Amino acid sequence: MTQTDPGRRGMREVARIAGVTPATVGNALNRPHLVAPATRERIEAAIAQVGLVRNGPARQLRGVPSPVVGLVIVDLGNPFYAELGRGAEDLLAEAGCTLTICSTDARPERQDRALSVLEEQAARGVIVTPVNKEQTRLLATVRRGTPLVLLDYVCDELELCSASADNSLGGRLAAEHLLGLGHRRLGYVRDRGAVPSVDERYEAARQVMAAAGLEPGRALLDLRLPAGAQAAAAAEALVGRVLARRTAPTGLICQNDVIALGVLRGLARRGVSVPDDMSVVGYDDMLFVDQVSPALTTVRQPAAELGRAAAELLLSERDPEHAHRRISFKPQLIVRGSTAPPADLKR
Amino acid sequence: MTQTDPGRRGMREVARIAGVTPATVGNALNRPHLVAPATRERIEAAIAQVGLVRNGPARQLRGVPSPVVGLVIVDLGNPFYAELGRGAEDLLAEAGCTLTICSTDARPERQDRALSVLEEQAARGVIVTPVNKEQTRLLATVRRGTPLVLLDYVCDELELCSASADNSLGGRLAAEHLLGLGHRRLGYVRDRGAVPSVDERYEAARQVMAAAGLEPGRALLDLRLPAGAQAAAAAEALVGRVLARRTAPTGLICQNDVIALGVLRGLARRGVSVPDDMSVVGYDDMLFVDQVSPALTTVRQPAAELGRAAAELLLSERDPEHAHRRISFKPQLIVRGSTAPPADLKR
DNA sequence: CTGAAAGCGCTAACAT
DNA sequence: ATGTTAGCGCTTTCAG
Repeated sequence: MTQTDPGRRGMREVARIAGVTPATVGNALNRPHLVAPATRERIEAAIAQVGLVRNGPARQLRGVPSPVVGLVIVDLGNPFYAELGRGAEDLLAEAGCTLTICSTDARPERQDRALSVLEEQAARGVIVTPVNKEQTRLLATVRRGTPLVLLDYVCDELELCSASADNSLGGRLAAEHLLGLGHRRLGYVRDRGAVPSVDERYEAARQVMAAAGLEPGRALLDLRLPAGAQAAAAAEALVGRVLARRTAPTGLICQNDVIALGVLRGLARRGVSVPDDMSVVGYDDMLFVDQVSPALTTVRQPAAELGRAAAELLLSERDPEHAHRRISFKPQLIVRGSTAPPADLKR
Repeated sequence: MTQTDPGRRGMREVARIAGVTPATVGNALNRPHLVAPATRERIEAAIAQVGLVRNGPARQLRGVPSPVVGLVIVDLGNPFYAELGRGAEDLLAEAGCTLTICSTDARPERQDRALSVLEEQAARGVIVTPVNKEQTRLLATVRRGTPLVLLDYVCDELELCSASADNSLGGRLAAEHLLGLGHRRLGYVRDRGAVPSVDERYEAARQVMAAAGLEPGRALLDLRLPAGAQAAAAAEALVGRVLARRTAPTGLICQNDVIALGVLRGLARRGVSVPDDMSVVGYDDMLFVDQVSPALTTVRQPAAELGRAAAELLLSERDPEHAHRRISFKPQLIVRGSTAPPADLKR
């Protein structure tokens, strides 16, 4: 590999070496059939010699679609999202695309910022877990021509592709499980924010309690984590306040496994035995939650599949005869050791 | 917000509405002091009305640096890397940059592909955990003008910035710990690949054994996971083969926590009690490994800090008086329940 | 089959 | 203080 002057490694330079014009190099690259075999060989040699790196921005300016796909999620640090991202990345890589990941921490400003940067980059599209039900910002992005796939949020009014696991069902599964075990006083532990998917789970759980003839306000405490804190640590701390109540719940349903593990830790630290004195249900079934002690009962969502599905939908948006689709997975209750009938029933 | 014709939302359109030329809009945006307050106001109004989205590719073509920073790692699905990515993302977001993540699975082709795409995107720089000690590809990237920060790999010959936690020390800590407990026959469980950081840990462990007067080839089995498999599942399966040996090791040191948890699972499935019949040491101290049963003894690396440090180094490359720096963290042995003296010593 | 030429949207001299 | 102008590197008609 010849050492070449850094700075002159474009098609122009290749053309000079091959003794043709840049236009012909462009043809050799983009429509090889238009170029005579002999010329093509010379050009290919020159390309190898120079170590040609095509200038993406210039190409995009000419209308070639950008390879970047945005993934706007709540928190890359949450293993569930990481695995989801990995699934998306795998599928995108096959299409020569790359994943730009933006964590919002459920903050609208951060979501807006991420969408703006992605739009300015002329991203090929974005996959978004919206921070709330506010649609104008998302629609603005779509209107301006950036394809958008919803992740974990389905909205009938929104004419968009979406990939999700049924959150209402998931919330119901968790609540019915504890209700079936005999629990009558539960708590729902979640972040301060209003991510739609979590709201749906909570609402579904509420409805389960109501349908069982319980007063949801009392039978399902809405336990909110302080804003802007590390979720797991905040959950661990929250446990203290929950236990201090005159009538503490006997079961806690958590927004996700990260929070559930924080809750488990908080309970362990305070000597509360799980599941004997408190049942805990997570959400996601992220990696290794079956190996903690006690093993976490949780609602499984297929992380990698969700990512792949979303990526596939996004890519299909380029298809001329694209019609918006909604891919929905069924979450699944995985019963493990962190749930059991409440103590008073066992006496 | 006025609905505007999609497709005409550039500076040209803003200029038309504000009654100026595109150049003035450019000035208002990039050098506001050059524009009369009144004009500026009109322009700002027009910008808001149109919902201006600047064309990134066009700007980059003119020399404005791209906001995209590449992070080339082994596997986004590994919570350690996910947390590291989150750290990098946080720091980059403050500088208006975005993170494009590429998983290599320790495969050279995938690393090369990722670097090529990132270079073509004219990325502002890349942070790379190299898949092996081969330097030519990395150097080619640097030579062509893309700043590169090494992650988790320090190489004296490479004149580059790097952020890492001392892998030799980490490997030593793990081996000395088990040696100190009385183990004399160990196994090192790692992927088939040759990621430099892991090699360093392994070599350091080997040296510890040798320094203790043991024959490294026998005292530290090199246990390789089959290529291309899910690490945790492969590790789980590997356990069977390890136990089948006529003289099985009494302790296993693992390349990372994901593998260690797979090993723990494999041991549990086969009724081998940890730490009584087998000690297990992980690496990374990823989220929640203190809550598995038994709690995992591991070598802690500060994931988020590593990511932040690497991102900071990358950003500093733009600085005209930039000098390459090497940031090194000290890994730390965290002793928990998965290690103990070997059974024969306890009798 | 190859070349000449236009222009994507923007920035930054330079001119007015 | 604003406008005019010349490209950045590439793709793509359209001529030859």
